[in-house]
Amino acid sequence: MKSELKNLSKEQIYPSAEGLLVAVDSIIFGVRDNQLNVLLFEREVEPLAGNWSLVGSFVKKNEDVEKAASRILKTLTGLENLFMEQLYTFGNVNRDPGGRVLSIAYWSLIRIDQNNLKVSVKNHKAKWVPLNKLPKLILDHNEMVKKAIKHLREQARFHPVGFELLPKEFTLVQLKLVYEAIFDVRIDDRNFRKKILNSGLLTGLNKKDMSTSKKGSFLYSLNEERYRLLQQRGYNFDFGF
Amino acid sequence: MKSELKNLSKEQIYPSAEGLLVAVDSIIFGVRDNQLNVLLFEREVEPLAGNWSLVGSFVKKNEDVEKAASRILKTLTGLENLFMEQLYTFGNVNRDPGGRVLSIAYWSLIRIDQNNLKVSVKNHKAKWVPLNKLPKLILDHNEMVKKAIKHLREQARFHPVGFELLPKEFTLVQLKLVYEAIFDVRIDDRNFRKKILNSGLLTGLNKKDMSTSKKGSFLYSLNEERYRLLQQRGYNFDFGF
DNA sequence: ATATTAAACGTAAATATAACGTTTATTTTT
DNA sequence: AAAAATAAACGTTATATTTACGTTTAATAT
Repeated sequence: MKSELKNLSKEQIYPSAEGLLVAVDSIIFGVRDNQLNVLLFEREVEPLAGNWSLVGSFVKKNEDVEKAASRILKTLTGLENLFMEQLYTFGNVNRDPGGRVLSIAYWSLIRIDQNNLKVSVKNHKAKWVPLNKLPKLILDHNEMVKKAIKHLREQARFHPVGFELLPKEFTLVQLKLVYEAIFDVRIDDRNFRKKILNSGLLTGLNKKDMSTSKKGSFLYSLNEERYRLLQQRGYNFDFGF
Repeated sequence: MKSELKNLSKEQIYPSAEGLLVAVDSIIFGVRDNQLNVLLFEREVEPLAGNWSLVGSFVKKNEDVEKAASRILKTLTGLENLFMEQLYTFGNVNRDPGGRVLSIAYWSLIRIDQNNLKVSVKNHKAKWVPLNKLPKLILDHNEMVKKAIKHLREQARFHPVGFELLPKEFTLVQLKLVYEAIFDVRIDDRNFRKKILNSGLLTGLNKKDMSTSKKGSFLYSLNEERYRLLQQRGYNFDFGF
């Protein structure tokens, strides 16, 4: 049956349907200077060239939507297998004055450090911006970021996504800073430790990171199996706020 | 600027973009016979006429996506202000053999009772189906339902959405049956009571529903303000399972 | 009166959370 | 070599929540 249908144009099969333009946009989060940041770009194409925006692209006719979102991320960061999830589809008629364009927004978590942003990023005008210093973005992109933040916070509250913002090896101090950045609160050191160590998510590595103190602080890695379980089952990451 | 752009065709403004067909589909949940049910329809149009599916419709060129989803619900049930949220956009190239069609799925909660499904439903071939008796649906609709169930369970676990499946006045017994239906578990009666009454969500009405027992069971209504607060803040609706 | 039964009420142990104080390992300073 | 400094690690106690059960009550039916 599929092959039978393939030879018909869509207009014949769905005569009442009208084609719309479909884009994907990416909200990319990272933690820098103990603050949650978003990756922004200076738009290169008209209309609205020169303004700040999220990264995005049109979805090609023969391209899965998810693939389009991955393509953007890959092009931008050079990395694959980043944490990326669909956020929401923005579909108001007037959201883009340039035409009827839907945007399927995706959100990603990435650790800002080392050389993980490819040269291509440096060729674009890109910058990390802390949440409290977001400029006016084009179209409804501010709304997208707002929704993404809300979603990130909900996710991070009951699922172990916070770890996606850290390197493979990390200290409890770093982990706490990530959670403080996500929720924008101060967390009690001793309660944080207790709860995280109880979660079974960490594997102690019996070595120390000496870069931030005289005493040094123990390094841990994430127990992947436990991570998947808690991602699935849920776990409470409230820390007394 | 907007008026300037309005006179250009979208091809001039976004020359690289290709129009795709966009549909919305609705996963509508209700509780019947203490079981979570989904509302299914016999598809009337080709291709695949005669098969069971979710309700859906194409998004019109001058119609907000959310409006399209509301339109479907309204047409179907005659009710407005139902609980409805966007679930996920299904965007694989080959999800519909009839053409490149994206589908933006929405999920709804409705209480099955009285005459709340309009005549229009009765004219369509529609039926409520318990989750464990879902037939094969068209396209990727089974996947949509699966995702919606997962999402409903996550939502119901930390937000007070369960109440959307009940009438304005309800008993603790009914409420418990709703939660048992959603999570497909048995909940301890006494612990359920304690936790729900502690949540501040209920207003006692000092009258009884006598239809299910000699003793009768007290009726309650939902404290709307508290509902909104907990919808926002989150509240734990785990009941020891 | 007595039995019946769904609904309502109660308690105690175990676990988790919240709010604090103290000690340790290392480097820097004297 | 001892003392000071300090980030990191460890510990305690009160309160609240969760879990797992047992008991009583309000109405109808016998």
